[in-house]
Amino acid sequence: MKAAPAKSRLGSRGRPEESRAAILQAAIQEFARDGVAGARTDAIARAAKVNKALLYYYFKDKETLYGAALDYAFSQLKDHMMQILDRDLPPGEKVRTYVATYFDFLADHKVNRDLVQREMMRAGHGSPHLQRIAKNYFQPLFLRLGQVIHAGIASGEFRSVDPLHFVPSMIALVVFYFTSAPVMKTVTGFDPLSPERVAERRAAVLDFISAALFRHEGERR
Amino acid sequence: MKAAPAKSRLGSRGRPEESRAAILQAAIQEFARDGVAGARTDAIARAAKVNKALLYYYFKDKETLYGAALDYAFSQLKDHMMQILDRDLPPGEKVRTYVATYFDFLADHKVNRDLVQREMMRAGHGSPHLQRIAKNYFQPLFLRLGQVIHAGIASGEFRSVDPLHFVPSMIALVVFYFTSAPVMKTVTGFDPLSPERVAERRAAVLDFISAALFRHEGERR
DNA sequence: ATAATCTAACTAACTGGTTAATTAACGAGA
DNA sequence: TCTCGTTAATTAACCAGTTAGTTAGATTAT
Repeated sequence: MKAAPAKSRLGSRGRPEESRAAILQAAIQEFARDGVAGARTDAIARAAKVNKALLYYYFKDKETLYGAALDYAFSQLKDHMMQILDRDLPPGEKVRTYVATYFDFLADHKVNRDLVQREMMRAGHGSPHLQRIAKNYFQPLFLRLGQVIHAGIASGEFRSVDPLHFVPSMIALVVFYFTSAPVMKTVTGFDPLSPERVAERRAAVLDFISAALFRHEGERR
Repeated sequence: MKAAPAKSRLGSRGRPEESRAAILQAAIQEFARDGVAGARTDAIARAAKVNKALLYYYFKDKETLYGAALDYAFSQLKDHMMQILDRDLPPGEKVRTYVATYFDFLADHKVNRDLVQREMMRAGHGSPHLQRIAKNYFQPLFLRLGQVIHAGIASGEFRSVDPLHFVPSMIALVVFYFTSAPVMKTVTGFDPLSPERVAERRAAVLDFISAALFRHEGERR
């Protein structure tokens, strides 16, 4: 049953899984806050309450640790969203549920969204993780979403939008609100991240997307 | 008449304005590519073909130089967009022109959009430039855009959207496409930044926004 | 005893920033 | 117009603090 030896990870073999996990979580936090270039390995070690050399015991180098942080964040996001896509729902409901769920996920996972956003920026200037991330996490979601939209168009429920543009547009509406929140707070004086504003935004996004996606009465094609 | 002494900035007083400008432009490039944390002052000096000490002659420190880079990029953007807002156009045309112009500007100014995006991320974790940037550049644009939208609603041309959400949504649709381009290229296999795709996206964004903004026949309110 | 886990102390390279000296444009006086 | 001191512009060399990564040894479960 391997009873947990209380606390004190001191000494050795005091639960390696836990040490590795602590490092990974600390890394996620630091990388999300400061980026790969800005994050400090010393700070990660300190936050994980572990000697810095242990980072290099579990991970080859900073870049590899960053890659592991990305995998954690992206697979968490993918798993969460795939659940929605697996549901048996009509296209319109599925898209709306997807957007709502994605919105809620980002609202609740600041670290995740920061990390993802940071990596998207880095991808533009050559990230060694781009290929892996895109293929493993984004592509599956993107393909499935594309199918849903095509189904909606075929059934006449949707306008004949191009998924290649519509999908990024949906994501943009959700993601960008959080990205721009600090600036918007200064500009407007209101806190865009307060529960009320977030709820409002959720509704606005769904409204915006619905207006752009669903066919209106008397519309051609 | 001060005839330009050909080249050779060597020696001294070989046109200070030019040195300063060279440093600033180099800084903009480097900061856009690598962020504040990732950019190297040595690299900036090298790119500007200037001794590193000269950076500190014209700018207090790295952070100040970064601030100057931000001011350059943001004011360039603001000036460009204000021209549109100053035109005498009906609300619908003005919004569409604004979005199209913004889109074209970002398509043509990769460095600018990278710098802006990076600063938005940084704002979330306390940037010393946030206040200034928000007040000087974003707020004026935001207020003017809000007025245009209110006018469109009042005239019955627009649905009664909330500018506080609609404006960020518009910006999101334009900005995010470029942010996600590298990832989308890997996911889809197509290059989202090819002239044809960019033109397509421009049309898609205008379509998306129009569909969400303009009132449709037989709509309540 | 052995091998996995973990740490204190160290290092080599890098990085932002400084210093002291050098160069040349400018202007005042001879 | 020539000369020379003053001052802005510019640089080579340097420095102290930081940073990713290493090493050699300690700890402990089995």
